[in-house]
Amino acid sequence: MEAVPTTPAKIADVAARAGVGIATVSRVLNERGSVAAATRERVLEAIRVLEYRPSSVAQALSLKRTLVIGVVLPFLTEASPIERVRGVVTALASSPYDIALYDVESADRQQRAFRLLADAHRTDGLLVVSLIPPDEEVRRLSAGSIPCVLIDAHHDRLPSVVIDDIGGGELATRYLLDLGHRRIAFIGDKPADPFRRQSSRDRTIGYERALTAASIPVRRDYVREGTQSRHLARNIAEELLRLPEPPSAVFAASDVQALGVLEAARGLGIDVPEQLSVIGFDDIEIASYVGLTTVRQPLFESGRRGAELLLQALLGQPAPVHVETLPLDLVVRGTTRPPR
Amino acid sequence: MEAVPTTPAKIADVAARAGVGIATVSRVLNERGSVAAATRERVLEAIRVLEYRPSSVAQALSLKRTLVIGVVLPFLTEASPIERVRGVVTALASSPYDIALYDVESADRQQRAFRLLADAHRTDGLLVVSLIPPDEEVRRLSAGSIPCVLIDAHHDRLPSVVIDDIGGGELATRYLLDLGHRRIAFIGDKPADPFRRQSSRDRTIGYERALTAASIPVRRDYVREGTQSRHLARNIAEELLRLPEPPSAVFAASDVQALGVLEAARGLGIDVPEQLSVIGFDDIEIASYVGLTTVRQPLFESGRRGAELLLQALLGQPAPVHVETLPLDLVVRGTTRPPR
DNA sequence: TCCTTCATTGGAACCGCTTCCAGTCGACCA
DNA sequence: TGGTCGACTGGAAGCGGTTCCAATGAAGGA
Repeated sequence: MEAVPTTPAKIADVAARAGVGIATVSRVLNERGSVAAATRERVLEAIRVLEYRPSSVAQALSLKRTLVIGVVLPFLTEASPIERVRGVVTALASSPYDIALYDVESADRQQRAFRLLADAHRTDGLLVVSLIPPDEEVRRLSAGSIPCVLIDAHHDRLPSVVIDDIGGGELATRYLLDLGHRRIAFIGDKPADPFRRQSSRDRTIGYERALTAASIPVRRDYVREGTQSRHLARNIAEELLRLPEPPSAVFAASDVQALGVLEAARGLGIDVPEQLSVIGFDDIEIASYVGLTTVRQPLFESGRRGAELLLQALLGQPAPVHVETLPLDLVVRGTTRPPR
Repeated sequence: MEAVPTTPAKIADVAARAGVGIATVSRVLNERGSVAAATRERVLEAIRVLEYRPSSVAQALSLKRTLVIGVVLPFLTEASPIERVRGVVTALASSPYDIALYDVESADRQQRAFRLLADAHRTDGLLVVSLIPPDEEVRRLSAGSIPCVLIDAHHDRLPSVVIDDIGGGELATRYLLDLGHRRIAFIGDKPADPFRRQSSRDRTIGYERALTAASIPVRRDYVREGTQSRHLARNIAEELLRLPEPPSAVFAASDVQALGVLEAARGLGIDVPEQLSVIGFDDIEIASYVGLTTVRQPLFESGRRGAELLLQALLGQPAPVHVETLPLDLVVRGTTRPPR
């Protein structure tokens, strides 16, 4: 029985105990260079006895890499970023990299986060979710040569994994059109900080495009970009449904908002899908539970794929600065049907 | 215009440019010791020009602290751990600490995670969520004197933030009893790895206690500990509802399982709450949407509180090794009522 | 048998920052 | 006016690893 060491063993302790130099211990540790079998054994024994583990901080300083990947994302609150993080976690699970999480709720904190990450060499690579890093920070990143992949965002000089939000907006709207709807309203996010990716905005564009393609004029009073919350979406939906000429279908830029629409309809005694069709976007878990028709985007997959690209870059095969677009699926459930 | 430096500035570069010693730069940086105003200005100017940021890795090595807090948790998949992490993130947002995330899906990976954290000095402190660290790892942690707080778990030698699961089980069951129900079934998790906290098990105990206190025998066929998933819960609920003498109420150990019960009832044409009362546990977001009666536990708060305790310990006021029990609330919504 | 080659090995420099320990020097006190 | 004090300042020693480079010695080739 060895006495419990009061302080954790360092490499010099191991070297001393094994009667070798520290360089040799390091060689054994990293399986680099050649070490005589007998020597190796003695070193391993010393390591075991002393319960030695190399300090990752010291390694990081010496090797100039931290084995940490930073994940910057807004609003851990919401369901979709979480799902993306899950993908990231999964992809990184079998890699040697740890994950450092940076939740930013404001442009201000985003600045701080990027500054931290690009400058302080805390991380070897960066995954940025649904955020558009300022040019200045992109410059810093590439100056520090720390690779960065965007997920659900786009920048000229960075590889990214995205979906086609415009196409998705068209997909949803066209589906409603194909069902025969002509009075189709849209509920989306209100324009947020400029640093946040505006997927909702693009979906609006897709919506308008589909209508235009079908020669249906876009009605101002049918397009409501005012909220992200279910609660507010509900209020907005109520307004829409009380219009002299209410829509027969609503396309919500997110499932969360679509849930608000469903609540509004329920509250007003309007039957879905009999009197009103509702389609969402994202396909979060709740959607399948309530039977919401929606456009499914591969959230988990986006995180996984982004992490993969980053790992590649870290391995020295820098991902080309290109945009990888993930496919969307129309998931038809019970909240849509042809108008009466 | 300065030429863009090919390599990030280090403290020596700043010192050289300002014409001072590195010690002085460090003093300015950390506002420690005394530096003449004029000197300080020159240093700050050099820092600005060179866009210098101290390397946190080097600082960590020198100071023996990393400013990183590790969060170990199982199954990022589930809603409740996420909500807890949100609380942690919030509490740590205004602190200088970063968050490193360790998702463990198996006892094996848990071992690895703890080993990593306790030995490699990657983190200054640890938050463990819904996991029971093995004694061996607890020993390592205290040997390395890195503070650790458990959230939703318990260990003799570590401070922790928990809820009273037994009490919660009683609360839910007693509520159903008070409504007049006598045939009350229970659906819970199947026993998992020993390293995972078994909150479901305790809720079962509470359930049994409440029944016993009301002099109602616990029926074997009414207690089903078999799943965590909604899907399986649905199957189990269907079996229950098809019994010759079906329960008039079901207490599910989690909201997710309660949703499965609701689906089962819907599928069998059994009206909730008219013919069947259902109560869940947790109060996840979806619960309010579907109007599920449930026992609310402060998930977000648990994370926040755990992080606070850890910060205190990090500040040198080690939290006493005690258990902090957070309050539970009965949230009555639309899925419960007296039996016919 | 002498020289070259190569497997092994240890020493020391370096990664970038903090801080102890002296050393300088002008100001103030007796 | 000499001495003491204290504000400033710089050098150098770590922190705990990795790795270049030189040294050692035995084996293989001529």
